[in-house]
Amino acid sequence: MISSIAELISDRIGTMPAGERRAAQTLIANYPLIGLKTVAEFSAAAGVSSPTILRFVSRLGFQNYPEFQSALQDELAAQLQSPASRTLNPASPSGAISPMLEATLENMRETFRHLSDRQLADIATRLAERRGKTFLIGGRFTDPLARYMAAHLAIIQPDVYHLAGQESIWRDRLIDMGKRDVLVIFDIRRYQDSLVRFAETAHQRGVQIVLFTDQWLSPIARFARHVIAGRTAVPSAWDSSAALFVVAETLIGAVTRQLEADSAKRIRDLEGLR
Amino acid sequence: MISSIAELISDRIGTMPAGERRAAQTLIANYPLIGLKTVAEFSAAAGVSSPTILRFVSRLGFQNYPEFQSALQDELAAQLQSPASRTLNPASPSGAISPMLEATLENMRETFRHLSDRQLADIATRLAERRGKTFLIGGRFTDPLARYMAAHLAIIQPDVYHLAGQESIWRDRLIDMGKRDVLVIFDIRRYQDSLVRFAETAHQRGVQIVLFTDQWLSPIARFARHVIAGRTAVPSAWDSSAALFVVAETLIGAVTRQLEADSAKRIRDLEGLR
DNA sequence: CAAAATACGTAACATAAGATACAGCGCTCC
DNA sequence: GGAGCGCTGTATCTTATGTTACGTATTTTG
Repeated sequence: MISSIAELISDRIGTMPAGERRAAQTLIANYPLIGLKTVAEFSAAAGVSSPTILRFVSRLGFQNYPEFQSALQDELAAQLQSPASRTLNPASPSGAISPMLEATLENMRETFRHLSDRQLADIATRLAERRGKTFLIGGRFTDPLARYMAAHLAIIQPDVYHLAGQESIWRDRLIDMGKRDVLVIFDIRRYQDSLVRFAETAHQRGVQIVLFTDQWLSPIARFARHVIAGRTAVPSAWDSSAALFVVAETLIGAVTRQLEADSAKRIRDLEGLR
Repeated sequence: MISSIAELISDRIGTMPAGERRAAQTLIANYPLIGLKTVAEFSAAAGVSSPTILRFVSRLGFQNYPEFQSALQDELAAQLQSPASRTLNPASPSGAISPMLEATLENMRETFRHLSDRQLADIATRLAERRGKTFLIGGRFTDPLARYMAAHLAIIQPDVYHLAGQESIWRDRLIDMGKRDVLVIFDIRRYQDSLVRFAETAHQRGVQIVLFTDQWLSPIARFARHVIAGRTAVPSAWDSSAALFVVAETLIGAVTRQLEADSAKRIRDLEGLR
């Protein structure tokens, strides 16, 4: 069974004429990046002419050069996204640790790899500067994350509201939202229409939206000021929100730190109320 | 110092207009492959027009799109050749974020090290065997975890209830609970008296308790049939529930697998109801 | 050794990709 | 509330990329 283009090549390289073989060798040697460049560059690197490259590609079974490039890109995408290719990583202790945990840990690393300190700091600052109100809402499975975040933020600053209950209830809250306010939305597949509509209206009212979503980006990303794309794929029937959860905790921590002085006093006051 | 295009983007994303920011977010979420595709594909994925993509690229300092693509390819080439460089964003130790992530990951490993597959399997089996009802409840910060778990379990089996609202409300629900039922409680420091009392009464009625708590063990552990102790310490003002969250997800997955046949049908039926 | 077949490169072509000009729109700031 | 600025998309243009046709070179075979 042939699963990668590299295998396909080594399978057929024996039957190729000299020029195409040079093309094949060049591609294998710089796999797969040479194949993503133009035909002219590829041919120059291999020391053959452009048509030879095209004949080579065609011999591999591709209709045209772009199709060949797409295949390479898909392969690369799979490699970059799945931790499978990194199982060589000696840090992962063998044994009966569930693949679920491994995938989750990898999701978190991957999520944070695509997330700069700067970006998180910007969002934290936005949440910490107390110009307006902060609203949080989530989808079917992610609403608990919104609640979790709201539960913490509400302690360190005023005017934090979790939007819960029926759609009509939180839709009506739009009336209270304006330019100075921030709306934090959690939305992963399958994206909920009601949330998208809600986000759109809020956006029109000038509300700044912070979106927690998966790597495929909820349509709400269109309206969002900040987008956090977390990895959700795990070997389970369900998607995992764990990576987003950790990002949320990280943000909570960052906001708390920024509000250090204020929040310390506020927390003391709250304690006093008990 | 800026070493990668991803960093360059997160550095300037703050100064970008909305459309270009969407381009940036899309690229980061699918880094770097979207950038290797054509302008048209990139723009479609980001939901903006081609010129916006080109302006975005130009703002990053590239003369034209091919030059931008070459830079991405060079970066990718370097990454593919030395897997070592694929470690975490090397520029992050400065921020207070990386330690947070590291601690969280370590918490999870540690949590699972003290958790045998057998134990998880037992709990999953208990939750899967449909003899009685399943109730879930949590404390101030952990109730969202209870909700999260309830949201999933309720889909794959009947008689799953999250206990919410005022104490008096869920206290009254005790009347419905008996030997055949399971109560899942989330309780970490500072342990809530109300929850402890609730657990005690439930225990007296013969309810089997599954407790999610921290490494210091909530007093509820006295009454619990199964105890899951997660690590919660992170360099932050707050404790982290992330490890417990991951255990919860793992359990959800395990229960779903055990109910495979039943739940598949049930999920299909639910889809039909939409 | 000769003749045919195959392979390869040059050069012309067509097409699809990136770049640009411009107009409409929304936003911000007086 | 109005004027100005800046951002965005449509439509057009230009470039360069992939493709193909064809002639020459090379190898193979009878």
